[in-house]
Amino acid sequence: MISRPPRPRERGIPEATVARLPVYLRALQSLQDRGTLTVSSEDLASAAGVNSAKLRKDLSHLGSYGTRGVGYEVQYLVYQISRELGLTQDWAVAIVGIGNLGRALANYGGFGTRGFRIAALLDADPEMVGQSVASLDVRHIDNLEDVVRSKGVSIGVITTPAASAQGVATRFVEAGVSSILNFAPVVLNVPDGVDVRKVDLSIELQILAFHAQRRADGDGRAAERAGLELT
Amino acid sequence: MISRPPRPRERGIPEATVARLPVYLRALQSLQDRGTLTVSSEDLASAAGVNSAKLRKDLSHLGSYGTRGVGYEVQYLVYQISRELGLTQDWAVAIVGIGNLGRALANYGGFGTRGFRIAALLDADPEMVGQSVASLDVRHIDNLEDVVRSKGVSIGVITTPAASAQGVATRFVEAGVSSILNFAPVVLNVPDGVDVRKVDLSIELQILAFHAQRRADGDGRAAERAGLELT
DNA sequence: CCCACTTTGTGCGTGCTTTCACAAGCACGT
DNA sequence: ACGTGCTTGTGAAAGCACGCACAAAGTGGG
Ligand SMILES: NC(=O)c1ccc[n+]([C@@H]2O[C@H](COP(=O)([O-])OP(=O)(O)OC[C@H]3O[C@@H](n4cnc5c(N)ncnc54)[C@H](O)[C@@H]3O)[C@@H](O)[C@H]2O)c1
Ligand SMILES: NC(=O)c1ccc[n+]([C@@H]2O[C@H](COP(=O)([O-])OP(=O)(O)OC[C@H]3O[C@@H](n4cnc5c(N)ncnc54)[C@H](O)[C@@H]3O)[C@@H](O)[C@H]2O)c1
Repeated sequence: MISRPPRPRERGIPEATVARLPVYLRALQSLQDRGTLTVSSEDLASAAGVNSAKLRKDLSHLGSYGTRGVGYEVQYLVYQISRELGLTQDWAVAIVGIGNLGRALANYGGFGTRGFRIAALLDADPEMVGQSVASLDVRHIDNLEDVVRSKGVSIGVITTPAASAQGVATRFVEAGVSSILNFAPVVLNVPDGVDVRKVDLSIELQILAFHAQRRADGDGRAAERAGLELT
Repeated sequence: MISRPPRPRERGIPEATVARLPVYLRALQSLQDRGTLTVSSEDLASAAGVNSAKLRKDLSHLGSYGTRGVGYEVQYLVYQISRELGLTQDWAVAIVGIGNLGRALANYGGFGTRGFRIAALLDADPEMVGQSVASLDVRHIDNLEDVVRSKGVSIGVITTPAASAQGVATRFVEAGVSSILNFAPVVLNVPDGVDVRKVDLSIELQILAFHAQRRADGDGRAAERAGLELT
């Protein structure tokens, strides 16, 4: 028995690569706006803030889209990355929790440009419901299932207080949404097959503080080396 | 020639560990609020959403703060992690670009709780300057150097449009700020020794879209295996 | 037609991360 | 005083990710 047909090309793009593709895409679109037709890995890498070998290896996972001696055709690469990321289709997004942050996201224009469309805003507060934010009516959270179905929502964004986030996530999942972006500072528990990403400003600040403290320590670390370590 | 002295024990906490410490800290504080006195690595790991061996190895980088057979004393661990992250001191934060997002951040109460204090708000728009947001006067960006000095700002947050972000970053650096949190969708260029972290919602959505598309593909992939691959 | 030059795609070594699995250590009951 | 049971801390192995360095492949000039 043949162990396996040579597996033409297992569709396995490393997670680290996936996370960088959007960065490349943005750099490429900026080049495109400036009318650039082709770009070398060196130049694109520099625009994206990464090592050029890394960039080439990343792109090689999508296929062999460069021309040796020349570089990459900007427009073609934009298309290939967009397709790989799924940006050639339209994604309907629902935001739950229309407070400070939810409103900022709703009013932000930068999403529509890349295949993401804010399709619904939901909140639990009766005061909030019915208000118009960014040309959308805020609906009551009880309509979540209806809204998801009728608008074809496939990505859910959670900007409620931490205490409500798990409940909202569960309702999203039950309604069939399996991609969630969470801004609330809690670990969400979801079934396998559901993809949760979190954005946590507080964590970012704490990481910055750690490094800042280390830099500061370094300056006066002579004392520590001299013997203060014997606590 | 010896390639390198054996490096006794550089105070090296792995970057991946540093990024998780804030998550552990939050889980611990939640336990503390509920009056829990000690916690096992298994339970804490589960609350933080990680593997318990990973959690133990992470904590072991800070020292040996657990008790075999019992677990970790919650309060003591909170203190140790806070100290390691530099949260026992007070960090003054300046936000530049008081638009949708900048305002949301300024109004957010969740920072003060962990040693971060929003010390100044800055904007370039004359309409904005002088307004009061979250009990702070918005100052003109031209005062950045003054404000950094007088308020002792050590962390800069950038929420301006992409086009202005690099300029603001450079001014931050020149004013002596070497920790920057950037929300604008651009790659910032800064000298060595300056720590930049970025938060990019658009990238997060694109990563979600990639995985969502892959899941959808999988469902109907039979066709692909059957021969559609011969592009 | 060939040569010099440029740039891609990738094999390979290195170091970081994760996970397993278990000896060592501590508390507590007897 | 000692054994039992639980949990930590950490070797060791496996898996990823990164970046160097170079052969392969294309361009363009003569
Ligand atoms: N504002 C920020 O800059 C910021 C920064 C970091 C993190 N966060 C996090 O983002 C989340 C939102 O922050 P915010 O400042 O916008 O808070 P907010 O209080 O201004 O808004 C929260 C909104 O969620 C609604 N809500 C509460 N429970 C709900 C439920 N069960 N279903 C639907 N809606 C519900 C509330 O009515 C309110 O409108 C919080 O978890 C916060 O910790 C915010
Ligand atoms: N709002 C969101 O939800 C969201 C989401 C993702 C990314 N972002 C990014 O965050 C940034 C801010 O978004 P926003 O929606 O708040 O934009 P905004 O236009 O509402 O606010 C930008 C503010 O920056 C000020 N500004 C412009 N140039 C400046 C300068 N040189 N110095 C100081 N201030 C200056 C403007 O006066 C304005 O008040 C943008 O880069 C955006 O791409 C925002």
